[in-house]
Amino acid sequence: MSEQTLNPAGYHILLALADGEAHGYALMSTIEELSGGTVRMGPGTLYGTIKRLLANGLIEESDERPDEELDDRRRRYYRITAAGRTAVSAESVRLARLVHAAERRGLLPRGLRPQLGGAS
Amino acid sequence: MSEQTLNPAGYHILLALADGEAHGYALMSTIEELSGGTVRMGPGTLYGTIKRLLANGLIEESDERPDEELDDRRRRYYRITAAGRTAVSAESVRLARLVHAAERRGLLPRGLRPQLGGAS
DNA sequence: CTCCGCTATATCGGTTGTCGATATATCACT
DNA sequence: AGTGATATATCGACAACCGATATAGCGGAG
Repeated sequence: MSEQTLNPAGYHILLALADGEAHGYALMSTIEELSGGTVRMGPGTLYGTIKRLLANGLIEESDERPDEELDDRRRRYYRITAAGRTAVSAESVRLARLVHAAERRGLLPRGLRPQLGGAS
Repeated sequence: MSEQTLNPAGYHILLALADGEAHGYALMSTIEELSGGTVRMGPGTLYGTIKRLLANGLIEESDERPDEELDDRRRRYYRITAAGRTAVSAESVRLARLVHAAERRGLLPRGLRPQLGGAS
């Protein structure tokens, strides 16, 4: 809806990558945890969105490998770019505005301001 | 991405209707204000989504008319249902979780907790 | 009282996004 | 050597979104 390059799927991926590098498959479970289990992203959405994010310069592939022996050469690691950080930040502000509007309308349960649920 | 019946467009509409009844055309500008001007929903998305929300029982058409003389008979007024309130509440919680995750990652500017911008 | 622009609802194709299924390797373990 | 989980990738089907367009009622200007 008049968003340029950041879809819901892309937002989840960037949010997960803002923590640090990760490979694609790991993002699926990370995103599921991020959302408390309510959001599940299948491989079709995942890899298609990764391709788009790469093309738009919001993420980039990383050459660094975790360790010689713990490595899995199938994996492809990705890191968020400066442009990606800008985009996910702007989208976060937009969502925060919506959540605030929801709060004003009494749509959020009480115990949601101090901590969000997950014992992070 | 594993959401059942609430798309971004539907969420915006339900959020706007949580305040009270409104007719379709008014929702376009309300949503634009809600988002600080960043989100613009065209008529195609608006009326298509309204139809879907009606079919899913998340909103319903209202018979009440604002006033005999201030009326515009073209308008169709809608109100949120109990099911709609449940749905928009659940989606708000999900978004709040994401925003919280973004906040922890330092993706939100500082002045975002006290007030959000709109002089409501 | 007629014309005109704005409001208001609605539908139509085209484009994009999302999904599950499937394919193909590689890995760890036995 | 075999098996199941991990990991990446692509495909076609389907849903969502969008701008353009159509139609009609509205209020004010001339």
